[in-house]
Amino acid sequence: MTARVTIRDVAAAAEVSVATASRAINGTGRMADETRVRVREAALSIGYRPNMMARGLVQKRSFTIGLVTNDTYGRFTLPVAAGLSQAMHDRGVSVFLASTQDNPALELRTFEAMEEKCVDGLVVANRRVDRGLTLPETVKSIPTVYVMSACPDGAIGFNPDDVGAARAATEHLLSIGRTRIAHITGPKDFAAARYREEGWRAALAEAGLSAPAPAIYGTWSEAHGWDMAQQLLTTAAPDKRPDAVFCGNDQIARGFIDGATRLGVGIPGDVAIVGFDNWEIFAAATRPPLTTMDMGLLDLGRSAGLSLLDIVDGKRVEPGLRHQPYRIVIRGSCGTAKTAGTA
Amino acid sequence: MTARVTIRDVAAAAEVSVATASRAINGTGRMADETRVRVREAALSIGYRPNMMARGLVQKRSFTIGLVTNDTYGRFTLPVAAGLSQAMHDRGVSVFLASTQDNPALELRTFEAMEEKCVDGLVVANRRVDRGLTLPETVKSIPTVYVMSACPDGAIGFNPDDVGAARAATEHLLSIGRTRIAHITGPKDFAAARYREEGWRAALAEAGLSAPAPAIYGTWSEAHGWDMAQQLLTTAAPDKRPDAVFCGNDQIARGFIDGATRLGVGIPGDVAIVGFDNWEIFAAATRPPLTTMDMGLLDLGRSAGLSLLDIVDGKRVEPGLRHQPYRIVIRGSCGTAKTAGTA
DNA sequence: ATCGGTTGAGCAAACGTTTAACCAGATTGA
DNA sequence: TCAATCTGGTTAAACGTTTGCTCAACCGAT
Repeated sequence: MTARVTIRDVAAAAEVSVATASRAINGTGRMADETRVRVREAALSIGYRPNMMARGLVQKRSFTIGLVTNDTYGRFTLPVAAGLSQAMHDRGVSVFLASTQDNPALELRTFEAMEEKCVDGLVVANRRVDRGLTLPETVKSIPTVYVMSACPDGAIGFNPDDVGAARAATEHLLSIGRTRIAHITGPKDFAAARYREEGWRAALAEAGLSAPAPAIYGTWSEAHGWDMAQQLLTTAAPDKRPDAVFCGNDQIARGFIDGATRLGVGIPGDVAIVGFDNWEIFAAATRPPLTTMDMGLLDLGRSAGLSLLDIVDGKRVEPGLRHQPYRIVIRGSCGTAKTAGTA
Repeated sequence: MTARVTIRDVAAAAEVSVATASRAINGTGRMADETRVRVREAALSIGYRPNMMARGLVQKRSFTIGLVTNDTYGRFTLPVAAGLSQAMHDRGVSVFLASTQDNPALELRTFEAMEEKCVDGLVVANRRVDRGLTLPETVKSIPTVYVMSACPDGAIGFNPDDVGAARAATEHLLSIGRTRIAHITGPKDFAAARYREEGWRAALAEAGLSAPAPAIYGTWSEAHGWDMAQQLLTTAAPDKRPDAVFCGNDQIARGFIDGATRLGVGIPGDVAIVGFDNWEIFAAATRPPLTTMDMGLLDLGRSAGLSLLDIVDGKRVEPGLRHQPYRIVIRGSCGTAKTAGTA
């Protein structure tokens, strides 16, 4: 544990004052080129690394942001975090990770800790667009953006484009000639589920079709998909059965495919399937592989981070909710083998 | 963006010197009880929150650690990160998250950034126990622990107990009367796969049995499990076929179960299955639900963090590799409905 | 010769804490 | 009674930076 090398050491090695050393390293101030390179070489050769705490103290910037989520590092926060920390790293900013685990006391303490650590900004992420964490009054002054979360009035938020993606999914099914397109999805109290239904209906209406049946709400599980396969594919008269299903997530899609396969129904021959989420491990393992909607969560995290930095830098950022462009990922469950398109 | 309230403000409000204010708040030094409460109440009422950067500067502690991983926030790092940050939060320590994405340049820059941010310690996490990140010479002085990673000589590491868990899995199958226990697992160049084979062999040997066939290496995928179901359950003479399979991970197990079911083989009636990883979303969705080994990754992260703090505090911590206790999670794929046991 | 401007660099004051050293007054022990 | 000890606090230095201000030296133009 040898003593840390400070800017004093650099100054001594280069035979200049600390002020000059600081300016040389940061590229600020006026100074002879010769001096600048001499200082920089000295710094390099003695392995100088600036102490961000000291710098932060005087600059009132910590080059640090906090990601606080109440998704216990789940499937959604994950790609968001990856995109965020990637973009931040490129800008020399580090990311604190904190999960509040839906515990209000923990939540409060987390925000306080972030304030104490002097984060420059906060990304608040959730797993549902219709719920949100509320910042305690005391930390209201920290620049904040919201991701996959309810977005308070006047705040800045980044959410997936559920409506658009659902519409595109349905349009894809229409484009391959399907006309009786059912929709199986999660619980109705999820806004995401309602938005996806909206997109599905809009696409059908635009095509002059009506929904073959109301959207089928349930749980976000394979079991739900499986059960609905039994129901949709056995009860109605064969020519009334759907020839395509847009599923609210990939698990439901997988359950449906497994159930349909068990019943001897051909996928995509008899019924074409589009999923939602592009959860690779699921989508790639179904038989056939699942065509599904990718919500661009990685880019969502990235954009949120970049906007946050803009705010921190004092640039004006328009308040309001942004919707992330989605992407359809074509695999085998709709029969076509086109490559991916973008919205 | 109103000016931050500092300890000076607290001191002024309580009519004491900043030194006394500091001591009152931190509970150090001698002082009249009356004074202490007066200061604390003042701090509370004006919403004082200490500036950790300033504190860190003088104490040479940042109350911050770094988690650097080359698993892009995958399935393994995830629970480790959760356990770690949970334990750290309880101790008032924040966690920087950084992924190096198997990019050496990024890796170097990440370690440098950690040093600049003055982290008190580093948790280096990987997704394979046989590979590791190597710290650049320059940051060698930061206390470090390794998780799910190769562990350099003299360092401190925390890995799952692959051998023990595999043995326990096999013993469970033996305990329910199975004798022809096959093992389907991932690529042989994964140390984890080799350790699990070792545990499987050890359990069989202890029971006086021999393996019905060599361990079947392949990929960590459902497809591999599916394919091996076709192979194991159709080729050999029926009474030579396995009556149980210990799978190297839950995906393989799921693929096997699906494949076996397709062939009309009963699970667990004809063949009992134990998986590995306890990846809930998979294990709970198979039919029947999967009995599997939980490697205790959450606790792994927690223990690693606590040990790291011990080192930071100057306590002596024995170098070497620790193995995390595992846990068998009983679901339906072995037929019994006992509750979980611990090793 | 003197003056205004530029160039290159140093001095010292911050930033918000902690903490070693010090000190006045009260209490104690012999 | 007097020195020693304890009590409850204060003063000031330090941590490693950045940065506003000052200043000497030099230059070309009056």
